[in-house]
Amino acid sequence: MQALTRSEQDYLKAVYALAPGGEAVATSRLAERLGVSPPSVTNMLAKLAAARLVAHTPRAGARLTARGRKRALEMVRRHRILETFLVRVLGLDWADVHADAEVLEHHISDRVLGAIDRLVGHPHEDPHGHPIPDRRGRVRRRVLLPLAKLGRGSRAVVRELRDADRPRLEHWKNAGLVPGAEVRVRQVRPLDDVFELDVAHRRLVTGSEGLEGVMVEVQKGPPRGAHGPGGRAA
Amino acid sequence: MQALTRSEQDYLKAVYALAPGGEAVATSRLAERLGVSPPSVTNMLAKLAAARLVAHTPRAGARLTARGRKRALEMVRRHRILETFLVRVLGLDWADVHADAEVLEHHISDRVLGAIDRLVGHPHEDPHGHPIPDRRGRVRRRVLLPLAKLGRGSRAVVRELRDADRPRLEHWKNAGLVPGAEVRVRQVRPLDDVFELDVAHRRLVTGSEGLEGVMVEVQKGPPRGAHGPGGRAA
DNA sequence: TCCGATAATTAGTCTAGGCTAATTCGGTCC
DNA sequence: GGACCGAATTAGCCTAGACTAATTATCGGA
Repeated sequence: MQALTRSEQDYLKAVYALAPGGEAVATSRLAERLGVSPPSVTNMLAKLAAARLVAHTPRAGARLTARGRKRALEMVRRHRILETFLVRVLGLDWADVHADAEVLEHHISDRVLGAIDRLVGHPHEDPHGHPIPDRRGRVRRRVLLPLAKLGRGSRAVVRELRDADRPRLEHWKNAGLVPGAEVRVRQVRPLDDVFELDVAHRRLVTGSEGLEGVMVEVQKGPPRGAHGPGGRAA
Repeated sequence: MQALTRSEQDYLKAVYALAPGGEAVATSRLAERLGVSPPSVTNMLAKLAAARLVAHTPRAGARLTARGRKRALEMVRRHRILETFLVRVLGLDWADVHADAEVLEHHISDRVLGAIDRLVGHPHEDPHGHPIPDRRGRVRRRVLLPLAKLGRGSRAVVRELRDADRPRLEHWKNAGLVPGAEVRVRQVRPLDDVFELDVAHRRLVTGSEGLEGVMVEVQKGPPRGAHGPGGRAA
């Protein structure tokens, strides 16, 4: 297991984040996500390809090899364990810990990571609801839908808040949209793009824009199908 | 407060470590301590001098400015708080945590450091007994002597184990030489370089070499003076 | 006073990982 | 089929912080 630089780790993580299923990712998308120029990406992809961590077909994008995927999942694991620790042990706000975890994930030794993992009880989910890969890189797969895709009458449980900026996470938290919260869709007005929800027994009215990134698990036996905007009848 | 790179922080720390009292430090000593070549040191000192963190008189060594000293003490504080955390919260072995703290001290945000400091109860000493500077950079000064300097009959309390390699710390720990332990000098045979000590009521026989770096606070009313190798009479 | 040993500095390279400017490729549209 | 457009790559540069080799300053002793 060859040591990777911080940049290399960041690139692998980015490829994984943009294509968790192993699809090819375009140079420009990586550049955008990492905040670097496209030539820098091409350059680093060449390096990672030489190390057999990605397969890079010029002008057709890059995809992770099995080894690259393993390393990427390792970083995801580190990140999520650290976030859990920062929230549960240090008492930091979960809307706030991303940046710290982002730095620390590259610099914590396996020994310290192991001790932290033990301390927080080997969690399977981080504070935003994201699953934590195990040491072998296996991720529990879940069937999640964007909350905005639910139809009227659906019941669901919030499972993940996909990384977003701090104010948005803060907003969701205030609205009660936290992992584990129960949600019921009261009304959907597609033309107005307005959703009326009950979140933990409180009424929330919002546009679909405000729900972007809230992923839910649909509860069995909703009155209507979970897909599509749904009709008007109860 | 201008951000410093990791290397800059390391150089400042090294200057402080080699001259806590503010004396000038030779290029070669810094090179040796940091494991870099002397030209690298000259180079970095020029940079730090430009930032007014050290005063560098060519061929006469470098000394910290007030600002440089403040930054150095900040790193010392970070390091020691982290070591305390790694031992007390994560349960790692105190002979073992130096390297981890050495890396993390550069990458932990003030927010996380503050939370860790709170969690461990704002300690004044790290696990090796070193005093932890407060936020304003003040260090509690103590009067410490090397254990090997004590005369026969002296009583003292172990206060610090100055950074050494892991096996040596491990050895001291096994011998009971830990911060807070009481020591009584039973016999000193300067010609043989042999010390016989009672450490926490257990007998320890060792050469002065094996005591290098063990710093103690002498207890009031020892039968003989604490300085010098001492005579042969009780 | 001058000489030599030793420490320090200067000069010039190297690597990682960025950047901009210029070029090339591949797909789309006429 | 050819021209064009945008994305990607190549070419060339920059900075931090290392390095080695060459040069210079300083200090102690004869």
